[in-house]
Amino acid sequence: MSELRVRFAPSPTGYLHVGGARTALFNWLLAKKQGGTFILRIEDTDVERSTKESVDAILDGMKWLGLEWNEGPFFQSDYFPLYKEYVQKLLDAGKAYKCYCSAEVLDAKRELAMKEGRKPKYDGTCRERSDQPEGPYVIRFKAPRDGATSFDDLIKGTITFPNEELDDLIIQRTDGTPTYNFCVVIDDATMKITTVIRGDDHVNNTPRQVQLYEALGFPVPQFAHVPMILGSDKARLSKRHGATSVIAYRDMGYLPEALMNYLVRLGWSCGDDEIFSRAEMVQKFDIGSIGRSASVFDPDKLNWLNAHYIKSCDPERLAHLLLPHLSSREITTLGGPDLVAVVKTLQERAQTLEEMAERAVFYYNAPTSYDDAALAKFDSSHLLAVFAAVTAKLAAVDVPDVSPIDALFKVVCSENGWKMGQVGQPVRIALSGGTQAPGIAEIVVVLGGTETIRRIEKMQGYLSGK
RNA sequence: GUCCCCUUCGUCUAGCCCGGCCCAGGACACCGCCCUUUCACGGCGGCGACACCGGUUCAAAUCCGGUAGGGGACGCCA
Repeated sequence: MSELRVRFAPSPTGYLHVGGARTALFNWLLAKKQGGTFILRIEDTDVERSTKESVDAILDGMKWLGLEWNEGPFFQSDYFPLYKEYVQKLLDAGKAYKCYCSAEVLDAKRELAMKEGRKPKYDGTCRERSDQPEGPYVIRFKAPRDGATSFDDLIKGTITFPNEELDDLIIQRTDGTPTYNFCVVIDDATMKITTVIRGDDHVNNTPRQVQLYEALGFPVPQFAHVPMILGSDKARLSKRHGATSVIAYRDMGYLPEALMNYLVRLGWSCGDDEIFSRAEMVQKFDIGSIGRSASVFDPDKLNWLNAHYIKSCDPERLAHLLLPHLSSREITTLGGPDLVAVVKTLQERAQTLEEMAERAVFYYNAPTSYDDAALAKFDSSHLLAVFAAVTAKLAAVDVPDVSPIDALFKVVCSENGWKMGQVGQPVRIALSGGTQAPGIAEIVVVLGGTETIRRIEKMQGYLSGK
């Protein structure tokens, strides 16, 4: 184990979204690569908005992706006494003070500042006051007013903020609970986090946190701020761009390794490589190769990766993963063709498990209607002749394998002077109802001789009834 | 508005630190051709970008300055 300690610290106010998942992934990758420790911490200091459901949803998402953590989950709500202790330390050291300004007054001042084009920040009304009036108060950190605070970001380089831009932030609310910026510092310090990898939207918080580390006498960790993920319109990714929840991608039929691969390549690269197994991404990951700019989430590329992983997936596992997508269509595989065999015929032609399930339906439910437009390309005497010839041949053989069936169709063609298209397509429609399906011999083998003949006969009946 | 960050094909990106190998490479998407009993897969090819303006230099995507555009933050949310 190396000294490296990283953490993923989501707030449980919703599910695990792709942005969070990518941040978690980068943390996990670095820990794995360096043999460090990956800690999961739930930031639930906002008791109002935090829910148990969200905690579970986040944990589910991480488990599905295989982002296993070494320590935690820790809940900030369990550490309120600890935070209090440090607030008191700051108070005792004269590095924090009580502020009696009401939220209303503060809001009004903020609004006014905005309107006048000034940066809205606390004006320091209570900073030097010595009286101790009755009434509610918050506790503010007494931030340095001159100079500048800077840090070396592993991704963005040195970032410097003039201290006059930073105001005295509230570290404890009126109700006595600590605030986020304070808790993170205490937690990251006490958990001995060495590298903080988090979203870009936190860079503005970082200088305040650095000041807090220094005031508390803690070593300042390294920071790495990863750029945001945007929607196709370049606005921050949100629900209106489509699914953002990791679990939603599972439900839409994406493989976890596909999402992982997509996410790792979003904002990070290793030469021209596109496909990364877990082991490869761990081995090749390098925090310095994370790009500095935001990236747009591209569902098309995710689809491509998913198709790739479906193609190379073990059919047994795929069949297992496909089950829920089948049952949501009220399809039972009992008494029908072997699902693994079905999956093998569909692997090359599906981008998601949902799509695969849709394409698998006909194997279990014989078509109840046919693609008449496709049928209309042949006249019915031809169709009837084809079906008669095919069933005659089929009835006489076993259907053990694809190649004899292919041969059988070739014989039917040559004996009657037909082209493959004139035979295959009608049979395909009879068996699947439509024109988009696996190879005809594959279908016949999976369905079996008896069922194949039954379906062709059904089609013959349909034709003569017209 | 103020501060911080960012800017290579439609998208993800390589190259940038250590200028010439880059009239910029790969991938997704798109288009075409081939394969083919359908749909796909696959193969081959095409389209397509250094935000802009100045400067430094024999030479700039790469260095410097400015401009524009985009994003983020500005909460007793995290």
